[in-house]
Amino acid sequence: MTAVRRETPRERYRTQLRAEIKEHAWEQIATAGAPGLSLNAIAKRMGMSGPALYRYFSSRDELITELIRDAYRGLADTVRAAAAEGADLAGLGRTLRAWALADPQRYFLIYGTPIPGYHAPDDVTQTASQVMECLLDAARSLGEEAPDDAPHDAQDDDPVRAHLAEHREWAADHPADAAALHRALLFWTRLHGILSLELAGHFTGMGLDPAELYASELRALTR
Amino acid sequence: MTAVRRETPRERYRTQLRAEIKEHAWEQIATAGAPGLSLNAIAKRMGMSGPALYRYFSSRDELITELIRDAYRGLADTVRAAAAEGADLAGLGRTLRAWALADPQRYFLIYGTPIPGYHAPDDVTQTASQVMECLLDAARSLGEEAPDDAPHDAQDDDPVRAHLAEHREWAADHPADAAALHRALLFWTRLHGILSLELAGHFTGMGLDPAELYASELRALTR
DNA sequence: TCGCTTGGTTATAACTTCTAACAGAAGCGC
DNA sequence: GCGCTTCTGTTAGAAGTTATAACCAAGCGA
Repeated sequence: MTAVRRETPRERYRTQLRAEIKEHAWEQIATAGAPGLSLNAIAKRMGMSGPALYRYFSSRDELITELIRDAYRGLADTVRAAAAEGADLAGLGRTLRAWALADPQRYFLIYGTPIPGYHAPDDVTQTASQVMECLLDAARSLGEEAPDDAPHDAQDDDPVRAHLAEHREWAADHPADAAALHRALLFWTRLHGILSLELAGHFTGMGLDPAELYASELRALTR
Repeated sequence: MTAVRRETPRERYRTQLRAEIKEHAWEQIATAGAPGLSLNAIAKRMGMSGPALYRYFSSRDELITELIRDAYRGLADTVRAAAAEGADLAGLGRTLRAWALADPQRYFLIYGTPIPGYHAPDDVTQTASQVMECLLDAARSLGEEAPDDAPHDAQDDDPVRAHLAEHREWAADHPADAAALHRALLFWTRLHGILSLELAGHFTGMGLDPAELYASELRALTR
């Protein structure tokens, strides 16, 4: 293996301060959203003057990109952890909701309004595909358990099944059949639909409990 | 009726210029998103100096609020127009998608990442409920046509039905049963799920066609 | 024609991101 | 231990932004 070069004090300090900056950034984002994030404000709160932060992040965009990266990684980690502890697709759904509710703006950093010019770096799309892999695993094992007698939510003869069978680049070489692909995809889009509307407050004032709707969709998806 | 006071030239000019400002604002939003909207830039493009715009919009927030209002109204108008021309729930789904694809940032102005502090004024929530009313109408007439022999996508015995039957404030006094309420709600959340992911570019690179998935969900919803 | 209202202007304050130039401290090689 | 280099912080400043204040001119009504 490569020599375990001891981390120099400077490197330690550097990574520690970067982490501290990100901590403050998350606070700001949680209270004012991503566009309200100000490097100057962070610097002042940390007791140092503006431009000092540029020693640690070359630009505001780089900081935000790093936060997006962390958000993706955090999501992938929690989903993977839940799967490792034996959670099935329903469990992953509950895990996802809990993660989203814990910090809505963090969720929106991933799935919210995109900045027209911005393109996510390769590694985050890679992390995103790791999440999808967990979903595919869960969807596949669910399909095996409930053979075929239970009435599926999505029709087996739906034309989209054929489309998915021929367009499965996103599933890489995952050994899931078209039905599992379909299920994982619907899991993603349907739950995101409810979650994003709930987190954006579109259910407030309607008088219904989004948790009920979410649980209902989850039941339909794991039937 | 109240006397039809002839619009003074000044008023004409004022409303015309407000409209022109909004035109430029929409252009900016389409290319740089809502946070990239700059009053100064608009003013310069219109050949006048910055603070002049403050005669027409008291703040940047007021301009954005007005744009949100217009977006809601536009959506409500197109949905209502489609319904008036006899579109069923499936037709409304296609109309919604076309409207969203025509200007993604306009869609996100309504359904995208919320600004933590911001609260929409009453009239826009009212406009939003008008859209929901169209959906409820369509869901209800669909439920009448296909009585009960067709297998519903969502189970009739789902606990959420009971919840909806008891929490129907959002449906006001609309004469739709719990099944129709459920259907309209799923229409909203499921289609929004696909749409927002598609508009944010989360399907790019996956190799599948979101239109296929959208159509499939729409079939399931109108079955 | 007089005068008020309205629409534009410039100047300015208080922010923002970000660069440049500089000062001091920390660490490394000798 | 000494000196050099690198790194980390500083202040100054450029170019933006929103927004207010003060002022001027033109339009419109009485």
